[in-house]
Amino acid sequence: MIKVLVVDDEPQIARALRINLAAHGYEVTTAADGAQALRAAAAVVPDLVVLDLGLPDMDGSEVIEGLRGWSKAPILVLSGRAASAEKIAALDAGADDYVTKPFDIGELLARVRAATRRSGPGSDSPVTAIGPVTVDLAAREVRRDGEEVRLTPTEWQLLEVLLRNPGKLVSQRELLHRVWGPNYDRETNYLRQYMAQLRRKLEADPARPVHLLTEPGMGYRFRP
Amino acid sequence: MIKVLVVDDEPQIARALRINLAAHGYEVTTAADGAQALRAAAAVVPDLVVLDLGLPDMDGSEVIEGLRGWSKAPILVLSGRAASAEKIAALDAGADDYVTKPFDIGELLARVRAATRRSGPGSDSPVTAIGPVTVDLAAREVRRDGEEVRLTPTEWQLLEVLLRNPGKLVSQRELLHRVWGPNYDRETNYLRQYMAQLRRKLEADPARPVHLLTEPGMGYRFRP
DNA sequence: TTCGGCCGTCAAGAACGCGTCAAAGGTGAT
DNA sequence: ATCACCTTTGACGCGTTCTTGACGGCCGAA
Repeated sequence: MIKVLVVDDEPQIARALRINLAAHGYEVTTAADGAQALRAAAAVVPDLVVLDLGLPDMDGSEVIEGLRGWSKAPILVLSGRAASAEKIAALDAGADDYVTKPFDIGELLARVRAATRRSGPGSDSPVTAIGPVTVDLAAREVRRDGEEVRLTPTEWQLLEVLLRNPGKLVSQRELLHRVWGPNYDRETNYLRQYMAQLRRKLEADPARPVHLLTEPGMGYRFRP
Repeated sequence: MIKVLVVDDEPQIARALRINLAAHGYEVTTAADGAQALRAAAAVVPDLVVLDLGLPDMDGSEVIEGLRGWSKAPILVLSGRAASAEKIAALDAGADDYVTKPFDIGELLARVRAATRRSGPGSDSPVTAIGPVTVDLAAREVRRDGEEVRLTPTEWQLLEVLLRNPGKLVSQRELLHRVWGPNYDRETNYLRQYMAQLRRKLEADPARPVHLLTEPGMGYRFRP
């Protein structure tokens, strides 16, 4: 979850920002003045800062410089002042964007998206472990004792449905629908065929599966 | 020297921007419409793009998406339209900043500084090694045993998408979308054609690729 | 015990996808 | 206008994958 620090001394604005950001999936922390802001930033290490200039205790540039001393998180400045000199000073102090009040909340969110997009995409892919086998769904990669294992497209789809419902029983009907399409209801022989292939490739002992289990008459289950 | 591409169909504005940017030490290229802009961008590989919306030949979002297909350079949008919807559309299409005309030249320069500041020092050596071949995505340069290898624009785009997802499988659909545009879904023959060309130019044994791999029925993968 | 349903396995032809070659459009440069 | 280069298309052989059918084993029900 992307963490945003909102710094504003006006409670209504801080509250409005918090609600809107939270509604769009951000984790929001708020601070009401510069000192709080710097302390909160050190504590939560935000991915982005929305900073209102005109705080009661510090000058805006001071806050920006305080943050920039150790953080590279984008800083989006809010301000009632529209004068170019103010904007230039804030941007050159280290801010990434400058929005004048009153502002459109949709535009602000778009600017937040633009700012997080740049620094956002860190490459970490979630891997699932199945005994001696690791499955990386994002990279579409399966390794068995370090060796690469190749799966066919149909095998991938079937495995993905099961892995996305860990521990849960998935009915044959649902598996058929999600892999072969809504017109396939009774072709359980397909499932038998491909489950056998998956077990051969993934299970230590394909005849005695430990993770890809059959629930007779119901469906299949992936046990982590 | 930081290279800036200025795209504007109004000669006065383009000229004013060129002069001001050049006076502050930037290397400036200009383009008067969308098609020229994309061609110029492919030729000079700018570090930043200043883009006027409302070009005569293309929609602004198209130009942004055309650039974003292969470039991560910051895009600073200029526009006469102050409506929030316009701003949101441009920012979500991939722009980094949005300034409404008339604008203060000092503020624009500050925003240019802010945009280049983050992408400047942060960009680590983007040289990728593929066996006997080195690829420099930023400089658009490929060397094979020291010899320079020429790639066509389409080959670059395709290679770049793959290299930016090292180890990850990229579906043929995504490749087609990012290289040819969202209307291309089923033209997998394009991929076959260009992957073959890339392998001829980059792989030691094009018939037995080691780094540019095919995942039958799914897509392609770059293995470092 | 016998029977029927369900599952795992095997084996085949059909269908599909990929690499490759060749050639026709397009576009900018000379 | 000609030329060179790049892109777009079409077609073919081949290997892999999918589909389909059949058989035997296991288990619960009659």
